[in-house]
Amino acid sequence: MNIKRYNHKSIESKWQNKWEKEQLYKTGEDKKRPKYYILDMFPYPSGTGLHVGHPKGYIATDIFARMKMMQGYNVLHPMGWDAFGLPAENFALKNKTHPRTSTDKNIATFKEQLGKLGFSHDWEREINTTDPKFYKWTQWIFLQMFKKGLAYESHEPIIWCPSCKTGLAQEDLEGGKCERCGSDVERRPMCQWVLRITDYADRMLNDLEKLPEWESSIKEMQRGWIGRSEGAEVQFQIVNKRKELSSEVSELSSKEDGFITVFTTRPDTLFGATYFVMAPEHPLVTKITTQKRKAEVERYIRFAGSKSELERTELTKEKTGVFTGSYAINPVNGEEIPIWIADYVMMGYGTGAIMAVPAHDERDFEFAKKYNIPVKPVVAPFFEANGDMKDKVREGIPTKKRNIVYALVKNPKTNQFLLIKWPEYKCSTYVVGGIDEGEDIVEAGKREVLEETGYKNLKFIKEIGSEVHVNYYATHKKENRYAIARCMYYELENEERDEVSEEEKNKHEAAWVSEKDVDKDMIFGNIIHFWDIFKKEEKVYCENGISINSDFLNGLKTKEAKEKTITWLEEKKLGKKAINYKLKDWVFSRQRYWGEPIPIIHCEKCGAVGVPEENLPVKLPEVERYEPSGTGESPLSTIPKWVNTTCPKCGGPGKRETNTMPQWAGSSWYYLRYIDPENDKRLVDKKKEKYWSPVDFYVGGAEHATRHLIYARFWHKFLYDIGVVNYEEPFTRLQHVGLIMAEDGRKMSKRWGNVINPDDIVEKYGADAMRVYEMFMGPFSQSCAWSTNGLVGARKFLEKIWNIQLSIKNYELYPSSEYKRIDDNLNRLLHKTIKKVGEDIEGFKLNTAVSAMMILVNSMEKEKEISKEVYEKLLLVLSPFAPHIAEELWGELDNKESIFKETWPEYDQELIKDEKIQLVVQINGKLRDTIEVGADISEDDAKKIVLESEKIKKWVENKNIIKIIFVKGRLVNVVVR
RNA sequence: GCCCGAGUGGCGAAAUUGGUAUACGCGAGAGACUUAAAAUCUCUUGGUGGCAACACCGUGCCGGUUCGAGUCCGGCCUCGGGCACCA
Repeated sequence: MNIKRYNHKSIESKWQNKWEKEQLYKTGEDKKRPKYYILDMFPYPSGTGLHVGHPKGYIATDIFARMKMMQGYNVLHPMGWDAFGLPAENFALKNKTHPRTSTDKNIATFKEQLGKLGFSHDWEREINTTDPKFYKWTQWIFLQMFKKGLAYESHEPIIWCPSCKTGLAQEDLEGGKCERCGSDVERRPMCQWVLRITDYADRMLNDLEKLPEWESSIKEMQRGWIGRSEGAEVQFQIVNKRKELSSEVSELSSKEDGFITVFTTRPDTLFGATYFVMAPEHPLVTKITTQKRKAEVERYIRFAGSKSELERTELTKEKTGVFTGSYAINPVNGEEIPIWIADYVMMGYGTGAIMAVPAHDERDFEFAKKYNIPVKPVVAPFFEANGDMKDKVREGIPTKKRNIVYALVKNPKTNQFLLIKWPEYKCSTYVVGGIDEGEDIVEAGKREVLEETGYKNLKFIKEIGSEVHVNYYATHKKENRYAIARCMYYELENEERDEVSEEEKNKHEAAWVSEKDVDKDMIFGNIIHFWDIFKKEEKVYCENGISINSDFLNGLKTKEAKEKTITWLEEKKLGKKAINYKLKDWVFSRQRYWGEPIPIIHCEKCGAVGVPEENLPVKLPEVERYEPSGTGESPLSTIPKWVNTTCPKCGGPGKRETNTMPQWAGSSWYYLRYIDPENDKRLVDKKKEKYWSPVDFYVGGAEHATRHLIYARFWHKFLYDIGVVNYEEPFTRLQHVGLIMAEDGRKMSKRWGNVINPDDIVEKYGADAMRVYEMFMGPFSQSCAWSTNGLVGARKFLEKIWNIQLSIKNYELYPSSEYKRIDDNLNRLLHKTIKKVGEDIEGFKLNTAVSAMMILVNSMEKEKEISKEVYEKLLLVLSPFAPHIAEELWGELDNKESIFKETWPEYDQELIKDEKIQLVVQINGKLRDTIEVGADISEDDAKKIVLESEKIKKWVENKNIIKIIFVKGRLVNVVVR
């Protein structure tokens, strides 16, 4: 047979045209077939076009879609454009063209580039967020939210980017700067539309558990972003201690005004609050500041306000603050604690005011240290022996309470520490003993050191940490103990020493050890705890424990203490259980041109009125200048003809809302529109939605883990609530795509001049080679550097497949059963490959799918003759990866229909089993031999063969065989000694 | 600082989840064909020692569990990603 050379160019364009002409990818509802909706995150059509990294995800979904299609699924695999947003607008400003013009041009470029890669998208369902027929429904969703009170106008100061000249949402920041342009952002008081996403916070959080096919890292990010924390709100009454100044706080004399609420996740530490802090922006700051402190407080507020958002959150920065002159009454004990202003407290979280508990919060501790505010421990670390330890508390025995002292002694001359070694327990501790009734703890420590080790002259230095509670079983006394332990630190003045009693000597011995060995033999958590504090000089204990110094909470574990405090506060009406989120309501107004107009009319009489649905879409008008004014006015406000309208409610004069929606609006629901793209009566037909939804598989960049995917889930749940969609979650399975970096390891960017254009690759090596290579590079979700050398490998693989056409036997002369015999080995490998490729595509392990095909092809290449059957099945599994060459070769074998109308090959269960295996023989776990045996060899036979092997005899000789381990179909391990 | 993820040849990476470590590809070296080169094909390619059979070492580091650990446990180190004064 004479074959042509593999010419990718003619093949690829030929089949692309043919597939389009034959509408191979046209999708419709078909109740008879199971549906599969596979979706890519639609691209933003930028002016620079695609680089080779962009299509990686599309290639993968295309492979998946084609396989599903061949497996008999009705596959929806659409594509569209997320085309609103700042880049198009900035480009328009610079080049004096309408954003529409550049957007359309970019879309055309993208579409052409994607077309060359041979994707199976159904272009009849193409959508474009900037198309009025599309954004009509974006506006419609907004109106429904407005009707339900989920879209509201807010006058709270918002984040403002002075360079982009627009307000931003919290999510639009990256490291405290504008994520688009990197500018420092400001806070600006402005009226804007806000979406009440926090109403959905709990549902979004809880429903993450209903998404087992989402990557856990992305779910984790969403959890972090929602940032739910449970705690309490507590009311502190504001007073002024000094009577003579009381008139200054007279404004607060009425009961309601006299309280400030704080949020805390640790209500159990309320007794440890030693001061109170308010954010500089807190509205009550000016009211509670005394005349005397006024100047200083105002200076501080100006200082804090002048800092950028970034400077303020700089963690390394030292804490600053200023005393207001007023005091707050701690509701649990009536203590008056000073009120400070400090910018480490943020107005945006909780209530903008906190109770500060320096003993149990690192930030409060740092602040208290700087300003000499007392630190009062109210939680004792708690240790309980657990597991199989001997000293585990035993049930049915009374517990004795004891005060004990640990004495940590250092010899400053040698820098060694005095420890007690307990041979019976194989561990060491500090000197330890009980405190007698009424005895001074420092003296008790000295006494114990003398009794146990004989050292007489100690100088007390300081206490290490504070009290620690331990619950254990005292084996020598046969009783349970609850010990309240404190640790005293001494230094040896001299080495003068008394003789130690025989009794003490028998129990344990004293030893001096260097600092690095102190914790070597320590097994008790409480002892190690003190040592950690000693080493780090750390005094803040932020974990759970047992409440102390806390009146009615004393002795309770943190969890119970929290509950009891909340109950107490609720009874006294001084606080309540509360939940807080990091997630903020979504600031939804942008003062820019290229976005969906917000469909609201402002009327003096009726306020904000929604545009009647029949008047949608509110089309984006033509303007002279797209330039944002910078004053917070949108460019749309410069068109009186458009702005001035009538109020739909009262018919009086009305003004249109001139702000537009953020770029994320359209992408929050676009996937629904693919289902029913032409419908002008509804956003989506409910029956069609029921058929296609939810999206079975969604593939896209991890950078959208918290924004797009949170917004989309929020809108979807809202649409579910108002009955537009049938399912509560939009995306069943989610997979993120790893970036393709440039050959130099950096991101591909015009800036570095390292961009590789897919057009060039397609031209030179072909779309099929590029598709195969990008899948072969590495694990799909991992980022990986591009290598043109690697691409050549993929191309060679395709050439091999092309060339082995020559080895196909004249299939008309032989019955296919005959091949089965001849090609038995190949056939087995083929069936294994079919299995592996199918499973790997399903699991999105596309790199190993390619490698499995390579192994098969290498093996086929070695054969002089191969059967048509084997070759055809190879083409079938190859076809999703390299559709053009597979289709071409399929046609060469006289097939009249497209390979994609063929069904996905099944593998033969019998053929994937090995008849013979290489039995691994180990001696003591080390490989010593492999023996070829039948796959189903029995344990006894295997052992017999192994022990007869010459190689093994050598190892077993003169040794005792302890046991022989047999793993069926795998190995025999002989344990000898 | 906190929460994820990862560390395997010269490089991209495999490893049926505890059972032959380095499949597949790239690169490199040697050879064949050729006047020559490219292309193609064949062989070699973790390290050390040895003529060899073979032996020892080897999956970031230290320790543990196990007949057996890249895989599990404990403690570090390094690199990516996310969050970051969130009370």
